[in-house]
Amino acid sequence: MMDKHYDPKAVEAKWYPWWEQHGCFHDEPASGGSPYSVVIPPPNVTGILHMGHALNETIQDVLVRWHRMRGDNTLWIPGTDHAGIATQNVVEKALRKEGKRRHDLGREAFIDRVWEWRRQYGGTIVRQQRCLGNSTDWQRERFTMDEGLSEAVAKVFCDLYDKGLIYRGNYIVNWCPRCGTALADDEVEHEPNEGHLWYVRYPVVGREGEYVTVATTRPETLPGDTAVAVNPNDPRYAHLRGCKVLLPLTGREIPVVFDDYVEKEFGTGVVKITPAHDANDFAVGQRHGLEQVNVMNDDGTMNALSGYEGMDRFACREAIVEDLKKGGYLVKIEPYQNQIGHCYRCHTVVDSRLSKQWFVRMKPLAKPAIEAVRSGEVTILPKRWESVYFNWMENIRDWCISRQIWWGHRIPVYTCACGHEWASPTAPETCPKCGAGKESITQDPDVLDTWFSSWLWPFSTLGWPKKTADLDFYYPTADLVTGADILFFWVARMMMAGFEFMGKAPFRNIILHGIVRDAQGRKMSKSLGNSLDPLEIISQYSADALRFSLALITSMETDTKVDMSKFEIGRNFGTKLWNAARFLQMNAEKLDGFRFADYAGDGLTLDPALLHDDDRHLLLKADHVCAAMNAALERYRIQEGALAIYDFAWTDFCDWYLEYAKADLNAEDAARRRQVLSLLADVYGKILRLLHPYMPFVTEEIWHQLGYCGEEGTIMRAPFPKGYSADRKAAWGLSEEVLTYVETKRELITGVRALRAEAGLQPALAIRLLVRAATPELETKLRADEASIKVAVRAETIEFLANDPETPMPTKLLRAGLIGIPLEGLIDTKAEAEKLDKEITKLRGFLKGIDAKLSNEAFVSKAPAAIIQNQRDRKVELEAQIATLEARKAAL
RNA sequence: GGGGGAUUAGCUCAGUUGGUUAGAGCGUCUGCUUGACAUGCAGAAGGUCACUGGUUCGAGUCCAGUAUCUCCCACCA
Repeated sequence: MMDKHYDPKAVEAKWYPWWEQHGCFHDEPASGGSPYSVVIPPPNVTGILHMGHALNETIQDVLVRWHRMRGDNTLWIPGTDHAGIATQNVVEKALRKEGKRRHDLGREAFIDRVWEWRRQYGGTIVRQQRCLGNSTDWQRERFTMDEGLSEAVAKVFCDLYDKGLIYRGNYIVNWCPRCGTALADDEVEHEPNEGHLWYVRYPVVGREGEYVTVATTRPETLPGDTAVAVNPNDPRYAHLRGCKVLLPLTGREIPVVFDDYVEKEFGTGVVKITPAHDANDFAVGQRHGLEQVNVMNDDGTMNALSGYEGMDRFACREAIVEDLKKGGYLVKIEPYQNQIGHCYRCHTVVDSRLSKQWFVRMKPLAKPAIEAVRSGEVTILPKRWESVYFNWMENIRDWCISRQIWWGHRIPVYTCACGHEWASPTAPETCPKCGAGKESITQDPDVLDTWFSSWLWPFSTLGWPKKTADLDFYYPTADLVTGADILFFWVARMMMAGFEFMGKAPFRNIILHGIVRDAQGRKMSKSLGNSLDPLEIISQYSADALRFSLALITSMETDTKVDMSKFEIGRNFGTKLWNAARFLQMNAEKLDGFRFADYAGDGLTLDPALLHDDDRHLLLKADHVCAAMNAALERYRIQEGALAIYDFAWTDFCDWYLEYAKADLNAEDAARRRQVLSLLADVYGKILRLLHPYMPFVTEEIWHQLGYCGEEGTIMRAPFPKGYSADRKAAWGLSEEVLTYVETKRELITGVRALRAEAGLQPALAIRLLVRAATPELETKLRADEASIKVAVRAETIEFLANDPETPMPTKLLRAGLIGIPLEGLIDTKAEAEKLDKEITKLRGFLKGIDAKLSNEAFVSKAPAAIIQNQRDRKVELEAQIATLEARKAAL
């Protein structure tokens, strides 16, 4: 017998290892079925599970489990990303506790240390992912620094290098002084900053008493100025052509240059030009052949050229402002809001600085990736992201891929003492040009951006550059599910890599979902302390609850706001299912030889002679929900699917049908009993299978507990329900009329219950129910259903009357007709009359609206016939209802 | 500066190609320890679908504008 209470902790701890050990997550190219493959967005190896993962992986697992149950040959590849800067930061932090820095260890020892860290702690997130229930194929788990993936990285680099798509150059890059490395443009986060504009006078050389005033937000870069610039069409400064100005504090003379880049309206119309510390200034410098003076060190302190050597850049800013003031150069200070860039890893303010780095030429790579989305070969959902994608791709800039850190794929470029430089996937023994040996060859010290390995993920994980059976069978992958926040970092680059190296798009569909926010709609972050921990939710509510609740509240179009109480939805639903299962089990035990295993597939047989309309209604709704789930998932409408099964299982199955079935399950008629139970077993089995992608644990547990499968079976590989065949639906008499009738009947039951509640009748009190059915046909049907109605509304008798009841009593007008409950003694005629008046007024309002439409010639001539007929029918119905109510009122 | 999104019940959100009386969960109120389930059951209250205009026989749904809130991109020092 099933336990009274469901214990998700024990159940989840049991099934996950069982699935893994039984190879339930594993298919082979030869396993049969058409391929359905997905790669997980690899979390950082330093990461811990957060709500973003929970949402992202729930969506994927729903899709993956659904496809697997549909018989597809399914592969979901898990793995982690070596996360260069993040991981190096973690290990450096640990080292600092020992009072050491990475340079104290040296490169090799440090890298060993990182690997050691990875062995010890790098498994955290993949262990946590298992708690979610992800059906990822752990036999194929990958890490971006694995041998195979590293080989892919080296090959890709060399190919691009040899094609001339990788180049090295001196450009302005984003420099994080804390991490000591260059960052790509999209690794910089811009945030509004309450800063200042300092207005500084630069004396014009050779014109005593004449100045130009520049406005700057970064006075500390002043020692690096090599010009001031004005707009060529600015009459205020036209006379300065050919002039020089004196750079304050330094005594250096720098030219005035004329460049369109300068906005006349901004500040004073004069800009200081610091080509080594600003991208725009760099460009201006290029155009005018200006000197580039870098005034800072790698760690954000000032260097010897600045004249403030060793001073921190922000301290230097103050010092320079102070010195400018003293020297009489400072004109004024204005508060000024601008955007300043921060390192996405450590949030340090980044410096723009001149630096020699490796870049990938992106324009040629972008072309096929743009074309594929434009042609529909690859679709992006929601569709609106397409324009964002195009916009970025069409204005793509070269990708700075070198990082001045140690943890990562070392750049495979070698230089010989002879001056020859080349790229090689393996460490060369000799120089291909002069033949010199290893001792003359040096490798580039930098490593590659982490994304330079993750952009290969969809095929490197399948074995590329080796030609493997996996690669052949599972590439291209089917769906890529990720947050829109890494559309550029990752998705767009994977598209480019897919075309460049595989000649094919890496996936057919890109599914972008929103991010998880807190109850106030704020991003979850460590600093705000508003993060919810998925593991805490799992421990409190279960993984199924986490998954189902997320699925139910997440729309693909928008971000998702969550708080702990949201997970009660999933927990309660799990409990509901559990209790329904207990009910079925209790009843099955009373029937000899009843086996749920007979209902694990689509083999239900029924004797139509024993079927009731409520049975047919349930079967119809079950059929609908099967179709709805498949349709929803085909369109990636995860939420819609969750809602459909939730509503069906709870409302149709439990609230209505189980209650209805109780009478028959306790009745004498053994054949009927058996049929009702088989129907319940069939539909409940469908519910479990439909729900399994969302709630894998509880569905598997019940599947076994009820005995839908043997000990070695699993719901994971049970067929996903498609609904009943047309033949059977016809044989069982499933029709829209049945649907309408049962709904009418239910409205009647609800109506009676409402009447009872309004009249304040004790629940235990059995009533006399009067029904004047809307049509004779309906009356016949209701008479046949009398027993079940009596139970549902606790009526002792039901009297079907041809005429309106004359006695004053609470009544209600429904689709089914007029109902009333005669009460001994008191009836508040005044309240009853008011209720009737209110109802009549409401109906007249509707009638007026319909009359207006029907007398509108435009409506009658232009609206479709069905709509018009509908309105006519409705009018007749309304008129009859109003007449009935008025008769009631008169009788009071 | 450019682009996107949101605005529907007290709260969080559904609402497919325009078509009867706009739905759900939570919360609120009322009554129920009824033989699966109080993590529950039955019932109720609660909405001028942000605003203005337009298209249409008909608009929560399509179009334009306004307001508020958001996100992304961007080199005005």
